[in-house]
Amino acid sequence: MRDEILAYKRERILEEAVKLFYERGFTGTTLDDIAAELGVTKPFIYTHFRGKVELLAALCKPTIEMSLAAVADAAAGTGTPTEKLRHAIVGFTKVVLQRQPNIAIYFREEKNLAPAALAEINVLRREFDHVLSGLLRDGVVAGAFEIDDQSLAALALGGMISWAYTWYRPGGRLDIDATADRMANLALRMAGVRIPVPA
Amino acid sequence: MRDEILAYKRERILEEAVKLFYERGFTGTTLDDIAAELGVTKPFIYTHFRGKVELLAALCKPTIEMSLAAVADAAAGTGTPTEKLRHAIVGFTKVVLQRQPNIAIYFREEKNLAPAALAEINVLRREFDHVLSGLLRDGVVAGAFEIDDQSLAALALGGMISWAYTWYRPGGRLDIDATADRMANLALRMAGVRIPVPA
DNA sequence: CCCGCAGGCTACTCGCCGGTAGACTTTCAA
DNA sequence: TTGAAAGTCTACCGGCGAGTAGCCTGCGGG
Repeated sequence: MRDEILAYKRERILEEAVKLFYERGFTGTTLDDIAAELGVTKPFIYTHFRGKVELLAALCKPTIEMSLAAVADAAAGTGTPTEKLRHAIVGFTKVVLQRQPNIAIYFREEKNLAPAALAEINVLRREFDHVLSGLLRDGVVAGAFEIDDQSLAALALGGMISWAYTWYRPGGRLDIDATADRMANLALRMAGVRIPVPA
Repeated sequence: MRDEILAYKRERILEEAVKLFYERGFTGTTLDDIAAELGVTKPFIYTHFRGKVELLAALCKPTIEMSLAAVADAAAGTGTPTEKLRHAIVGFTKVVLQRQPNIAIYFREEKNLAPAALAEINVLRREFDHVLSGLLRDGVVAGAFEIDDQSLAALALGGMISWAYTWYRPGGRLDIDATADRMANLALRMAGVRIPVPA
């Protein structure tokens, strides 16, 4: 009970911080702004976080972990390389779109992270690229894909999806599931798998 | 002569600003830092730029203009849709890689631009997406491409290339021309054009 | 009923940095 | 040789915002 309330307060702070950092940028947002939005005052935030940069790290890291988990789960699962790649892209796209503000903040404000936090996240990102290009390589070896440079293709795929943080808006033309599905089609085609255009 | 020297000084300020903004971020860089790097003092910068945000706009806008020009030139040129798309992607990729720090700064520091400058750049970006998806649509109409959602494909292509600002490093495995060429192959494949894998 | 304490607030400090006023120096023209 | 103007520097201001010290209040236990 005690802990749940504590966790809830923490969550609320993070929520509001995400909203404001996303809209105004990290340096464009003051702790007083966040506190005001919550109806409290600045020292309240300090009872839950060491400071502004820790807040930033707490917003970014779990989201990057979710991105890695999405592709790692797909790669570790069963199925043909084509199925695995589709799962990986669909899962990753969903993370990006569901946590779009967090992703946007991370890419924009990376430079403001504490060196230690940045290093931890960089490990996750390298692992992400590694898993994704490994997945492509397996598909090539199995004869399912046709890619001459799997590393570059992994970066291209990662970029094509990550980029969605710049243009996706909830309530837009396509919802999250539809976007993820179409992104997966584009990805499979880029990997050299023939996908018939839906009638 | 007078003007050339003036333009040169301006250029040098911009050069150093790009370097520092890229490494430390916009708010993480002071005008004193830039001046020190140039071996001058802060007021010197004010004889060439109105202030820090104008410096930022001067770094970003021409680069976005170059990106638009690359795809617009390709679209306006002659050739089959496939050739046009290849030219567009090769040209755009080269701009991104040659002006990588500027692109990185723009995407990271967009929020720090003056509203007027941001609006001008947004016009260019909309035009960019419009030209690119038009190019894809023409290819579909001509039967050269096979894409069911040209708008989404244009965003995916734009992202896949733009993203290179996050991973490209001069002197890495692939040089600019090689990267641009391979990106174009991936793009054409995504557009549904069959490209044989080089032997 | 009173005590103690936890959780939050009021009210500060302090360093940083964008921007500026005005002095100084160098150059060139008359 | 001198006057003026262009170009740059020294020295400052003022605001802003992260972080903190210490007070206040309401609630649960004795």
